[in-house]
Parts: sequence; structure tokens; C-alpha cells
Amino acid sequence: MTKADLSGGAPRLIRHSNVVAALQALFDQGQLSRAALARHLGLNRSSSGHIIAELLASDLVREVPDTAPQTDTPVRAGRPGVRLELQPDAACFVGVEIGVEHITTLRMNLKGTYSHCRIEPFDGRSVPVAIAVEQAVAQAFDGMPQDLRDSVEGFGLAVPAQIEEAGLIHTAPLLGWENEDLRSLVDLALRSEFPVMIENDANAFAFGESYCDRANRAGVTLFMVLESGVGGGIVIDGKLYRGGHGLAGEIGHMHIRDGAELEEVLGRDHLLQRYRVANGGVPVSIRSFLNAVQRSDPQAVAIASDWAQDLAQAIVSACRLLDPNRVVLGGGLAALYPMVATQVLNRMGELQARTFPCPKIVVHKSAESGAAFGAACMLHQRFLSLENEMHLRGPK
Amino acid sequence: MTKADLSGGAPRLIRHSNVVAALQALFDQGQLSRAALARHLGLNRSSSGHIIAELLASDLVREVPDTAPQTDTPVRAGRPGVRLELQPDAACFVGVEIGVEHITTLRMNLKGTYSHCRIEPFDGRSVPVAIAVEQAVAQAFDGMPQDLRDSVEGFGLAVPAQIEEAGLIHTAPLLGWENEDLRSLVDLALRSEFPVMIENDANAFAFGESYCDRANRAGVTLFMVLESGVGGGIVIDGKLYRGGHGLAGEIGHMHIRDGAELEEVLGRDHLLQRYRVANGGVPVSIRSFLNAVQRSDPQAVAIASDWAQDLAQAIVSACRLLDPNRVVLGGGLAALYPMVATQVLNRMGELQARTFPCPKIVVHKSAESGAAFGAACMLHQRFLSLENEMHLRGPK
DNA sequence: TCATATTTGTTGTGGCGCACAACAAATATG
DNA sequence: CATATTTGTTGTGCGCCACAACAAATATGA
Repeated sequence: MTKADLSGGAPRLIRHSNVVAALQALFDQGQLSRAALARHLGLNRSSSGHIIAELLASDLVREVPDTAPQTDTPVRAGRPGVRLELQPDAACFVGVEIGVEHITTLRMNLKGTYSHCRIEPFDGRSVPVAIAVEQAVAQAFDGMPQDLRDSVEGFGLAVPAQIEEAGLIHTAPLLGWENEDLRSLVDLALRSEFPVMIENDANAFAFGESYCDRANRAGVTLFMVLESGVGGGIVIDGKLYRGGHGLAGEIGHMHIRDGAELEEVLGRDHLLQRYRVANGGVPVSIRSFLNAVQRSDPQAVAIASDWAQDLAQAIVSACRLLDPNRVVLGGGLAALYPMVATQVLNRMGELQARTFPCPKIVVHKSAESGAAFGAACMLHQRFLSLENEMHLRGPK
Repeated sequence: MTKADLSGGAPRLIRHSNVVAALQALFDQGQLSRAALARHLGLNRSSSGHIIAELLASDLVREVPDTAPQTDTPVRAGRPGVRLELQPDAACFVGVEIGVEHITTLRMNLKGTYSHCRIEPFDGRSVPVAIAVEQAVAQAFDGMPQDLRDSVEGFGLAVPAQIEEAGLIHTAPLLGWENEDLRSLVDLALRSEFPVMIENDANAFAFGESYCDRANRAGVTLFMVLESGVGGGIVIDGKLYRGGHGLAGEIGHMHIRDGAELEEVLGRDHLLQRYRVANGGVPVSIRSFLNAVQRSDPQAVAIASDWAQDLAQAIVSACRLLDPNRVVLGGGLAALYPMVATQVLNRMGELQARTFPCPKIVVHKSAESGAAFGAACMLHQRFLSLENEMHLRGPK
């Protein structure tokens, strides 16, 4: 559609920009003919053909055999085009999450499908940074065949911590880390030249979900990750919004009512604690609490109702400042939302004097691997962006 | 020799992009030689020379006579360069604010300096939209000489309203407007082909202040306009952030404490109301209140202290979600901040369990004409952007 | 079954914009 | 006054894209 920003540069740069745009279009659309690609990029068919020739030569793109099933058949007259798609094995991206209780690792190929998701128990609080990184890297790369290892083009790491621009950790209260140069540790453990990105886990999660949801990539999306605490991330027009210090979206620490932080009120711990007390001190799981709400257990319903009120206020506050198009609820507690959706919406209406436009609120069926997946997505995107200098010179 | 070549192709676009970059550099730096410009844009001197030749021919840029005073003399060896600068009169941008009590109009030239600022009383609540627009346009253009009128390249209008993408007004409670197609009305009143932009007044204000503060354009800035109400705007990396519905930054309607909106607690009306009651019902001005705080009048100090607490909480809330680099306080009440700055900062420290990084908080000496100025800035920026197709074909 | 229309992919040509190199001009330094 | 340094200009070459022309492959209609 639009040829990306081509400032300052030489004719070479415009090619670079178009190559990247072609790759992105192929990722978004799945399969395209040369002619369709040309229309998509606003280029001439001949130019499109040249770009594809270059990408075929460098093995980033392949032609789909005619035997493959048609995605959709518009049945137009004229010579049918050869469908092209990204070569899945042309690159591999590794996504890792170091959590408080688990280390999650997975691999993603160039088409964006992931595999080899491994979740291993891990005691984040008692392990120093260097060991944690070593363990994570081992978990990600152990048993990976050499040819796949050679095709790795990015390593993404998600951590429950505030991450400075350059990959320095300012503070990670849940892990007990402080002022650690995580970036250097990772570089040391990897000793490779592919790009590395380190990001806050909620931010990575937010980016990952938004990256896959192609339809909703435009606009502003606020993600709330409802687990034992409440994390959050913001994605604006497909780009992760980090704020000035990488803390944007950390809605859990916002103050709701006097003195209370959102996290304390909306998090799993608070909910189960209340339900346990109401139930005479019997420990309960989140699953059983949800079931209780489902079957209209009065005590559970009352707790859920309070939760709905607070959630509404949190979302309304966020709307005033951020004005998102969408709010996506993730994490284990998100399943509670559908049971109290109308309450939340009603309360939101009450809280707004004027009739402000409301964002769509949706629940995402969060995979356990959300943050690791998102970290991999970040490097997938980087690979298909102007930052990747691989596409700068032709394949030779 | 007719050159009907309409779409000269991609090479043409790269030139366009470089022309725009050159204009922006000249605006930012004030004066540059051809060689310095080339370094700035990462271009070869010869290319820079060609671009400048084009801009000289179209009279957007002029050479500075040697007689002019040197800005700074680095005193290097070698042939001195001819300094170039934007031709101030090459374009004129009109900025207008339709407020509740005033209409403000001003003109801005290509170098970004403004003049002819007129503030006329106006009763927004009793005047229908069409009349208001007519009056604003008249105030802006009456007495403008024809040649200047011909050089107008943009018209910016700021209104205390929620503005949809296309210039539709959703609702303007202060003016009593609702669902008005302001864009069409303006087009009708102007009957001209220069670009028109319509924006919320706080947003325009925020953009304007950020546009001039070249040093602080990078990063995230949250503006709070403290007047009778509390408005706000957000600028990210020099771009106005509007959110999904143009409501971003409307921090005044955020809920602080139970039920109370920020606007009701931080606004001028609330402050003066409290001070008046404490003073036995004598009406007071904001000026006298500030003086009372200055001379440590206990009642005024107590009120100011409460104000500081609430401001601190508002800023902390904003930080959790938005994480700005800077908070800029504008409007008539901003003058109160320096008197209670330490209280605000202390309270912010208390409210943050962890040691979060704090944004810089600064007071802007808001010109009365802030929103109109910002509206003009928006069109100034548009003129120097890729959106301006004027620079697409050479001057002929 | 065959002619026509339509779409695709490829090849050759031309134009545009940038980098590079070479040169003249203008200034500081010793 | 000679040398070094920087500036601005001119000519050459290259890369990239648009355009036109063409062959190939398919649907449609008679």
C-alpha cells in the first residue's frame, strides 16, 4: 500500500523498504501471487517480480505447488497466478519467559506458527540472575538440531521486571533482582550474533496477542493480565508502547479507591482470600471459585460483583487517559469477566457523567505461554522490519 | 515541453521525502549551509545542493545575507558556507480557538513565529455553531492583505469538544453543541483549498507547546491544562496522541477518590469556592488566592496543600498507565504548583510502594493563546510533512 | 471445438535521484 | 605566500521503478 518511510537514502534503501513490505504482506495475507503483491504494495508487476525473484533466491519465499488446497477461489478469468508464501523454515525465533515459578520456552518459524513449547518448574526467588539465564538458554536450545540452530534469527526474553531501553533491569521485585545487566548476561550465554530483545512479561504478552490478531492491529489496545497480580501492556497501531521508562500499562499499581492498589483488589490472591474467609477458611482454587459463581453461589456472586465494580472503575480510568479502542483481558482470572460483563458495563455507564465512547472489552483465552510467545513475536516482527539489514543487499 | 508524466514513480517519492526532511531540518536548526544540511540528512553535498536549488526556485528557502549577525562562530578553516533559512513569508498558517468566553485568532509564518493575536469576547453558550464559525473566520481574516491571504497554507481550529477523526464534533458540553459537522461548516466558510484541521483545545495546546520545545520533543509528554476545569493532552515523540476516539489525555474526568472527578477537585472553581467559604463568603480571584498562599495565609495554605495531595495522586495514576517522561502544567492554576512542589513530590513518593522513576514536572507559562497557537502549529507541521503534496513536483 | 477476453509473469527501455569524483572558489594557518 | 581545509558545482554511473510489449494460461461464449 504505502511504501514505507524512505528518507535520507539511496535507491538501495527503497528496494530494502519494498522487500520488507513484500515480506510483511506475505505474512499478513498468507499467500499472494506476484500480481496480487504488486497491487498490495502499489508497485508495478515487473517490480514485484524482481523482488520475488530476489526473495526466492535467498530462500525466504517459496512457490506453493498447485496441488496444495486453495484457500479461497474467487474464480476469475485469466491466467492463474502462482501463489507465493513465506518459507517457514527460513528462520527460527526463540521465545523465553522467565517467570517466578516457571521457565517457558518455545520456537516460532517464519510463518508465525510456534512449536516445542516447554514449561519447566523454576524457583525464581532463590536463583541468581546468571543461573536463571543459563537455565533458560539451555531449556530453549537443548536438543535443537544444528541446522535449526543455524537458522535462529532472534531471541526474545520476557521477564517480570522493569526493563530499561537497552535491556538493563531496573528492578524485578517478584524475582528479587535489582540493577542487573540482563542484556550482557544473555549475550554471554548465547554467544551468537542474532538479535536479542528483552521485555517486560506483560508487555510481551500484549504485543504477542496483538501481533496475531491481524484484524485488530490498528488502533489502541490495552491489555490487562489478571493473575495473582495485575499486569498490563499497551499496543498502539501494532507497535508496543513502552512509555518513558518501559512502565506503560502497569495498571496494577494504579490507585483505585483510597490507598488500595488495583492489583490488591482485582488480583487472584485477594479474590480467593475473600472467598476462603467467606467459606470458613477452607482453601479454594480459582477453578472452584469460578464454578461457584457459575452456579450462583451467593457468597461467590457477591465477591464477583465487587470485582466487577472495581474492574469497571479501572477501565473507566484508563479510558480517560488512554482512550483505547479495545480492552483485552487475559490471564487466569479473565474467565470471570463473561459472568459479570453486564455488571461491568452498567457500572462503567454510571461512572461516566457524559456518554463517552466505550472500548470493546473482550476476553482472550490466554495460553499459558503468552509472554514467551509474545517475546518470539517481537523478534519475528523485527525480522520483517526495516531494522533487519539482511535484506539490504541482494543474495550473493 | 509538457511533462504530463503524472506518476514519475518511486524515485520521485524519495526526492519528496528528502525535500521534506530538508525543510524540517531548516526549521529545527534555523540556519544551515548546503554542506551542513547534507551532513544532517545523510546525503551527498551534490544532492543537497540540488534540493536547495529547487527550494530556492520555489521561494520556500532563502540565502541569508553575509551582513546578518552570526548565530555562533565555530571559526573553522575552509570556505565558509552560505547560510540558508526558511523564507518566513512563503506560507501563513491561521490558528483559531473558539472558547466558551473568547475567540482567539493568530497568524504564524513559515519560520514558526506568530503575530496578530486577537482575543475577542464571545458567548459560546448562546451562539449556534454556524455563527461561531463565521465569526471566527471573520476575526481571523478581516484586514488581512490579499497577498498574505494568498499565502495561507493552513487553517487550524481548536474547540473545547470531542473531535472525531474527520472533524465531526461528537459532543461539546461547554458550548452545548452535539453531533455537528464542524468540518463542513468550516469548509463552507473558508471556501478555500488549503488544509484544515480541527482539534480539541487541550490537545492543540499540548501539541503547540511540545512543537516549540525542540529539545523535549522526543519521549512522552503529558500536558495538564488547569483552568476552571482540567483538560489534558498527550504528545508522543512529537506526535499528538489522540487515542481511539480523540479523548486521550482527558484526565479531568478521571476518578480520584470515591466518586469525585479530578476536575472537580483540582479545578479553579473548586479551589476558589473553598477559599471563599473559608473567608466568610467574600468572592475572591485566583490572583488573590495565590497571593494568600504566598504570604502563608493558613487557610489558603491548607487548601493548596489538599490540592497538592490530589495533584500528586493524579500524576501517579497517570504514570502507572502512561509512564510519561514529562508532565507539563499549563493554564492559570499552574502557577500554584511551584508553591507546593515539594509537597506534591513527597506525596508522590508516598503513593508509590516501589521506587518508580518519576517524570519531570514543569510549569509552562501558558500564553492565553495556547490552543490557537497549537492549532497553527499543527498546520505548520503538516506543511513540512510528507502529507504536503506541494513538494511532489518541481517548481514549474 | 474454437475464438475472444482477461489475467499473469517476463523482458526490454527510459527516467529519475542519488553517490562519487573532480574541480574551482573561499577561507584559516603557518 | 604556500598549504590545508571546507564549500558549492558539474559530469558520470548505477540502481530502482514505471511503462509497454509479449507469451502463457485460463474462463467465457458461440
